[in-house]
Amino acid sequence: MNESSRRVELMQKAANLFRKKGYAATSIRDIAKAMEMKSPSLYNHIKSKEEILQVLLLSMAELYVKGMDDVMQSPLNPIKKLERVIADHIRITIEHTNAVSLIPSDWVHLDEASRTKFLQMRDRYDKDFRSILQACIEEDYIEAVDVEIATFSILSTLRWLFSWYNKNSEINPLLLETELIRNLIGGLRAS
Amino acid sequence: MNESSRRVELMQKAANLFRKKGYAATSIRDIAKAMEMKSPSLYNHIKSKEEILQVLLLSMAELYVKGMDDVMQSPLNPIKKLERVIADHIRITIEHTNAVSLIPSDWVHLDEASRTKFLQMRDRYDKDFRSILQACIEEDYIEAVDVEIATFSILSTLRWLFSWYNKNSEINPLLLETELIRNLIGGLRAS
DNA sequence: TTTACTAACTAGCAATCGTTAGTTTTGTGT
DNA sequence: ACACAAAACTAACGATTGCTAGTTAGTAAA
Repeated sequence: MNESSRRVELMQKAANLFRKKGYAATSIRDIAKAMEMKSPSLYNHIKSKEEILQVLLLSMAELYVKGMDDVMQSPLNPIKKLERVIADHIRITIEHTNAVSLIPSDWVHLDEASRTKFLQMRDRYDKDFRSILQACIEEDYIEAVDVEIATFSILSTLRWLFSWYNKNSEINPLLLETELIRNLIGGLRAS
Repeated sequence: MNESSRRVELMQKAANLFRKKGYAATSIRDIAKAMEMKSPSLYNHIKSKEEILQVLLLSMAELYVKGMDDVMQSPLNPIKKLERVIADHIRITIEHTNAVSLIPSDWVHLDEASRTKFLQMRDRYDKDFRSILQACIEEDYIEAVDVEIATFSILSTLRWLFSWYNKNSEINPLLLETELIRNLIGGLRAS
């Protein structure tokens, strides 16, 4: 795999621009300007504009799936698994905010093959998440809620995190983690 | 305000395309094809491509803010206000799924003036939401959580709803509402 | 019947798009 | 000092972009 430092820099700069303007509205010339070079020079490092998006989105998807695999294979009880998945999500978002921000919308711009690959990983992640939640219910850790709706609800919060993180980036990641786990699992209502 | 039926149809068709491909990647010619006309004819109904996005986004923002204003002026206790805001959010998402789906990402393509207007309404909505949550805490309806994080958490779920709704559109909106209110406010953990 | 208006059309422009071809510069190991 | 490869450059192509100009058919009021 070609991962020269200049190429990595290009990917990061592109991710930053894609985040601010969207993939389609960001031109090759915009990226070149950020790299302080002329646009044709980019093609010494990449093979197409879409390849940038592929690398960014698929590497993030692999990161999530990899983390989920580790959790699934661990001997933790389901509620601990849930907490670890949430913690992983927060960590990845903080470490790769720009690339993560592309996940919700810009996968539509992938070509057929990459889009399929991406969506398969996403589906697999969702499926694993539901199964953890299901196990939590069966072992009486949480109430017998609708698993579909609860999964959607939690994953929405986690997937939206990027949009909120930079505005409040002075926040302590650990506080964010404990507070989110409490809200998402424990709820808000006073007991 | 010019709201001829053909113009309304154009707005709906455009919203549908913007949702599927994103605003920047949808061309005027794409919209014309969906309307079964040639692209210059569109300009008998609109003044620019961006005007379409303005109308879609600002009308949605006004809908949300209007609903929030009604709730804020009502004599309900804060927990009931919270429930009504959630219910309103779900209803608007179901009734205007395509336009709502543009809110998270495509506001960046508005020009300076519209973007400011849009973001002001969004900020105002968020501020009202936080104040309701704050009142819930002060009147001991919910635990003393971090209001910022809890607001973000709930609004994320509500704002992501559109992406999930069409996949599961056979679901009973009322079930969705009660289940979401329970998850978001009450939490999942068994008591 | 004339007049005015709406909403469609054809033709095409200037700008920008992603990308390629061919060339020169730069840096590195011998 | 020299050879070679990596990485930059200039020039430009064909396609597509949002949009304008000018025209025409249909409709309704005067």
